Amino acid sequence: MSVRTRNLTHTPPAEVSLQDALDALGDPVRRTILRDLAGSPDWTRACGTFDLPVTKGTRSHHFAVLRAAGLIEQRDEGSRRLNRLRRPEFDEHFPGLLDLVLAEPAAG
Amino acid sequence: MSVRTRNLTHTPPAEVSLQDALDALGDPVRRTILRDLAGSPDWTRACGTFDLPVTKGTRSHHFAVLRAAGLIEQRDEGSRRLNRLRRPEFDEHFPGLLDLVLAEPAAG
DNA sequence: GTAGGTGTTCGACGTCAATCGAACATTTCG
DNA sequence: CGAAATGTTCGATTGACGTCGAACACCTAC
Repeated sequence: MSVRTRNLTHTPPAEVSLQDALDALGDPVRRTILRDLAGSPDWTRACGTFDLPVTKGTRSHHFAVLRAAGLIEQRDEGSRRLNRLRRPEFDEHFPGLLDLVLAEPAAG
Repeated sequence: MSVRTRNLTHTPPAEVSLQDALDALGDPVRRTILRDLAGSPDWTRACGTFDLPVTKGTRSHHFAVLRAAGLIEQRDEGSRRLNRLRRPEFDEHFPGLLDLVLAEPAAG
């Protein structure tokens, strides 16, 4: 039974360490996803709609890391997987951290 | 002429990217140094006075990374090299980030 | 049913950073 | 002077992570 079938995708992590958060935010591709996501309404962006310099497989990996760090939430809609930035939830655990990422100039 | 002789150690970096900051804070040994340093008055802690699970060479490397990220400043005092946490300077560039690290439970 | 679009998983590869140990430089102290 | 203490630097090793490509699963059309 696949992860997708079991629908585990939707379960947010119970606890996220600062180490996990910093690791997740340490990759520029992942920060690009977060900034892009912050500029769109919730549940309007599928994984494939992000302009990223990596292939499908790598892209999927990055979304998994963001999920595990509690930074995003995903929901299946037909054949696509829609995303939502878990901003208030993450801010509660690590106030100010996500703000720094979102304030970072794109492509930088 | 060695770096030490030229005294380049004291020069803080001109500009630090978020990438550099996250990289520097991404290592648990370096966060231990920062927390320990925050608990001591400025210029009272030599590099060797920190309880770290690494050898001399690695320790020196970590201090160099923290220096390059603008997180600490160093000054020679005899044969020892004293440290100071550049808290206000770093907070100005990345407000809230260092606070999260210093609030992190030790050894975690 | 067949085809196309979307996303995941897996193995393999390359690269980068942390680590160690040894050699070296500098200062201090006997 | 010689010896100990403090840090740095360098080469080599190792492990982790980002990446790709192919295979697979699922949904939605036609």
